[in-house]
Amino acid sequence: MGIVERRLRQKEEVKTSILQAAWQLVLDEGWQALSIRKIADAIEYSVPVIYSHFENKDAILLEFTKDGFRLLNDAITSGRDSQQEAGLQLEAIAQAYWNFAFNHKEYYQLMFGLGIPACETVNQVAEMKEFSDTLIAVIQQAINASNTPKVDAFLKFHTYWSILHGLVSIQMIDRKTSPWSQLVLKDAIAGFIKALNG
Amino acid sequence: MGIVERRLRQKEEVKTSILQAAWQLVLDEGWQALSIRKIADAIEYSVPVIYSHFENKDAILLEFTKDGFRLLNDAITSGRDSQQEAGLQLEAIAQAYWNFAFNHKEYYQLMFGLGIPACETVNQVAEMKEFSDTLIAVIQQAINASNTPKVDAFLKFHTYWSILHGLVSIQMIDRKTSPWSQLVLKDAIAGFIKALNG
DNA sequence: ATATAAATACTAACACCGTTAGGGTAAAGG
DNA sequence: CCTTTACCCTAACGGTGTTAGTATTTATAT
Repeated sequence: MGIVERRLRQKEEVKTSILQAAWQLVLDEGWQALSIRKIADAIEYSVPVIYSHFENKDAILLEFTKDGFRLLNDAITSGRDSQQEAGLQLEAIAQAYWNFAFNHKEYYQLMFGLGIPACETVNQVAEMKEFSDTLIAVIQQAINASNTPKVDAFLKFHTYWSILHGLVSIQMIDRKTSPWSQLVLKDAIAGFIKALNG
Repeated sequence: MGIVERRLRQKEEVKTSILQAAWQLVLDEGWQALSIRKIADAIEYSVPVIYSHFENKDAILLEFTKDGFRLLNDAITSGRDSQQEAGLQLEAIAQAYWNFAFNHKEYYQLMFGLGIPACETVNQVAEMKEFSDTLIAVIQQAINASNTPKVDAFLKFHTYWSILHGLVSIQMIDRKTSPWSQLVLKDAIAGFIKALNG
């Protein structure tokens, strides 16, 4: 009897419909305007149904945060694979990171807004760890390729990521994507690579 | 007759008591937990009184944002004046910026959180413009002192600030101030100055 | 001194929000 | 056919920002 299977399947359908409706609302009105009641309205169920699929609102946002990291991870690995030399890879990744942030502002703001909901530290999100691991590996290669005193890849990762995140978030605060942005990006990354090569 | 003067003075007293009570609440419970009703409770007035002094809640937060920029401006000018050479000034300013961010987290999060409330762009806040002007001037000096092809100070300001802001905000997302922070700060600023000097 | 005008502060409401307790209904199992 | 279980809904609690309308106090003018 596939009754319980059907029920599980239907339950799963409702869960994905919650996520779909919620994300549509985020796209339409921004994630600050997302509310449980609006989601319930959209899926034509009552409010408590949502709480039988997610512990609370933060749990829903956490799903989107993970989705965001998966997209970002895809973007930076694509950027990496578009180049052979480690230095060029770092440039391509920087560009991919920047493009992701501005093509998916909602994701980026959720991921790096005011701390990830329901998590003590960002590193508790597996998708986040994958992100840093990927970058550290590329930076390690770049360090190995350089003929300078070896430095710590983790330190340099933090520097690299800080530059990228700073650029993006300041640009987002300003609300307008000025023509400066691209220049600043290239300038900052060039400086980083120059420092990496001694 | 000093009656209207007394009234104006009393009105001003209420206004400052609103701001004081609000800021105490921010310090105690974080600025996300700030509410008009709590302020009204603290100053022992009814809710609508607050709306006769501020157009809305965002207007109150905007006051704190300005206060924050004033403090930050003081901090970085102090940092600048503690050194003679422009490169050393940039290092001191970076340290001052970092100290400000972590000694006044509430201010920093308000200033650079999710965009300044009730403002189209940050640059509309005069205190913010003073901040960038100060930094641009120091960077211009550093460029003039260097014996390399001249670059645009505004571009370099954005790079410098992005690095600082990225460092600080990633560290804040992580919630824990790791021992890495100081190293990353010094590393990133050293890289910036190196790039500035060619 | 008293009536009028104005400034002030209040209560109460509106329209939301996240979250949950409790009851009714429909579906499954015996 | 009845019982039990799983599901879902209504309604509420306690909170939010904001405002309309009213009462009260204060100052002015008669």
